[in-house]
This record gives sequence, structure tokens and C-alpha cells, in this order.
Amino acid sequence: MSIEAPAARATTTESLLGLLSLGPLSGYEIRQLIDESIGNFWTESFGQIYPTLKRMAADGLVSVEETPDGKRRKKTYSLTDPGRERLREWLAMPVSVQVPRNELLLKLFFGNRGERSEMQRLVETRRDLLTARLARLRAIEQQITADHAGHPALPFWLMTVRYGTAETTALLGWCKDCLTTFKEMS
Amino acid sequence: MSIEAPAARATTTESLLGLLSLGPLSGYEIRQLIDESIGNFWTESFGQIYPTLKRMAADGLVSVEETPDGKRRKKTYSLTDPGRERLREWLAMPVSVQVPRNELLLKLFFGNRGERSEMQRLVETRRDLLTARLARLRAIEQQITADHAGHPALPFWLMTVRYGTAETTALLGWCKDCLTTFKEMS
DNA sequence: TAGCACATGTAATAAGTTACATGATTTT
DNA sequence: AAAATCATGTAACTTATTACATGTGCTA
Repeated sequence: MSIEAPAARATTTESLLGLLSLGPLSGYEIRQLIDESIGNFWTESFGQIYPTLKRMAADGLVSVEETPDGKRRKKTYSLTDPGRERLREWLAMPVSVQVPRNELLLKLFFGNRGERSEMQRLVETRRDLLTARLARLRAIEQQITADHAGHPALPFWLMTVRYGTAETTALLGWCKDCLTTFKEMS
Repeated sequence: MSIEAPAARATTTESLLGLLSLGPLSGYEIRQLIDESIGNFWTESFGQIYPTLKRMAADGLVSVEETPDGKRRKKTYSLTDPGRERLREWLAMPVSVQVPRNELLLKLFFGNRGERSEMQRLVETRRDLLTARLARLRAIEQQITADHAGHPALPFWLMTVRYGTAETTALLGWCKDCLTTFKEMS
């Protein structure tokens, strides 16, 4: 009868609720969908997805439909009303912020303990990575704008892409400043 | 005699090596120093620091000096030559990058499942947080520039601070764009 | 003398990745 | 016939946080 408060939950459950709000999905399909949608700022592994879906079904947040289409076995999960309610509740809750660990900055902070050329190489590598990322994000923005014109979620999806472009552009500028500093140091 | 390769190590060890390269420190002092130095992009808890220091001493990366000054018990750790060598090796290794989870973007991606005003409030809260962060970073930049003028590590320390200001400034702009979008939606 | 800062450490818990194990269906 | 893809799930391991446990010395 009594449901023990499960203590500060992770967000894996909520991310799956969100994805399932787009339509019924299997665990395998969820994994694929992540790569094509929220993959630039969120990941989930199979080791998390399958056990979490099972728990969510037990909690009544999703319903399961076994699909033995004569074909492969497959479990398709759908949001229930309590699941939709839980998603809405979570969306309205404040975002928890913690310090993200940044290994590049950690190395740079101790940069004068290493070779200057090595430190410079780390920044160059990051610059190249960010350059590729920026191109990818710009392509995504073009594509979703074209593919989902008029979709009520499009403004929200664009916000997430533009977060990436804004951040990436700024950090590319930072890389260039760093490389200038490296040149001045020698 | 044979040392089993400890498999892909975490960076807690390396962060402690870096901090100890600034001078001998106890576990407690390390925690304090983190708050005053790399706290904006790196954290370590006591639960990590103490066991890791013990392991590092066993591995010969640091030496321990018990300090029963007639005062409190205290263990002061110092880098050994193998520790310094390990730090240099790590600094030269490429930075591993993985997708950082961004809970704000996760919520915004599913934003049209919630109340528009709630989503807007999430962005406003983030804007306020970033505004405070920017002020803090600017103050730090002023202070370390004044306090450590001429210090060989200063250019590196400034790089880490400017990473923060560049990122924060860009994301503040993004917040404003989002809030404009929210206004246009209503 | 009460409370705070100093100081070290362990245990419980949480969260997540990777590798393993299994097997069906489709494509080359 | 082999390889790739679809599909589900578990086990082992790693990493980290939080809470707990303990005790000293200084200051209000």
C-alpha cells in the first residue's frame, strides 16, 4: 500500500518518459532515437535502459506490449497517464546544477608542469573537435528547420541546437585566444 | 613483483598529483585548495581524496609525513619523482571527451509537453545563475592577475578562467534569445 | 562550555559503463 | 554461408557522493 519514497531519483527515468512522449518505443528503438535527437547532450546505455523500463512498468509509468508479430520478440512501451503526469511534474521542477568536470581545463591549470608544445597540442585538438561539432550542429539546425516546419516542438528543439552552436562558437574563439597566448609565450 | 595494469584509471589520482605539484598538502588542505583554485571545473570529495592518497602512497607516487607537532595529527603528502613523472605523462595524453549530460537541454527538448511559463522560468533561472557566475569569474580574473603577476603558471590559470567567461557570456546570449522566442510564442 | 574549524577515515548508496550471453532475421 | 542488424537482458566493475563515526584544538 505504502510507496517508499525512492530518494533523489536519477534522470534516466525522466529522459525515457520524455522520449516515450514522442510515441511508443522499444528499448532498442529508444537507444537509436537518442542518437538522432538528444545525443548531443544526453546519453543512456542499454545497461540503464532495459532495467529502467522494467522498473517503470512495475511503477505503472509505462505499459508494455509484447509484439510476437510472427517476427522477432519485441517489447513496445507506451506512456500511461501517470507517466505523462510524472513527466509534466519533472519538467516544472528546477534544474539541479553541479560542477561538470572538465579534464582539458584541469590539464591546462597544471600546464606549466608539462611541455608547452604538448599543452598547445591539447588546445589544437580541441579546436578541431569543436570545428567539426559546429559544422554538425549547423547541419542539424538546417535539417530540422526544413523537416519539422510548423511542428509545435520545433522552437524547443532549435533552442537545444542553438545552445550547442553558441557554446561551440564561443569555445572556438577561446581556443584561438589560447593559441595566441602560446605563441607569445615562446 | 609484477604490477597488474589497473585498467583505465580515473583522473582523481591525476588531479591530486597536479595539486601536490604546487606543494606538500594534507587531504584536508587539498579539499580547501580545490575550492580556491579548480573548483569551477573540478570537484573531489573526501570520500575520494583520502582513499586515493593512501593508494598513491602505496604506489609510490607520493610520500607521507606524519606531523604530530604536539598538535593535531596530520598527514602531509609530497610528490615523489615517479609522481612528477606520472603527472607529466598524463598532461601529454589526449583529453578523453564524452557527452556531458545537460538536464536543462533535456527538459527544453521536451518543453512542449509542459507549461510554456514553466519552461521560460527554467531559462530565467539559468540566466540568473550565469549572471552571477560571470561576475564571480571576472572578479577571479582581476584578482589572480594582480596577485600572481609574473608567475609562470599565470597564463595557464587565465586560460581556465577565460574558458569560463567565454562560455558563460555565450550562454547568457543564448538565454536572451530563448526568452525572445518565448515572448514570440505567446 | 559550547560550538566551530581542523582532521582522517569508512560504509552505504547511487549511478552508470562495458562486457558478456543469447538468439532471431535480414542482407550481402 | 557469413556478416550485419535487430533485440533483450544480466553481471561485473568503476566511479563518485553522502552520511556516519571519531576525535582534537581554538575561540566566543
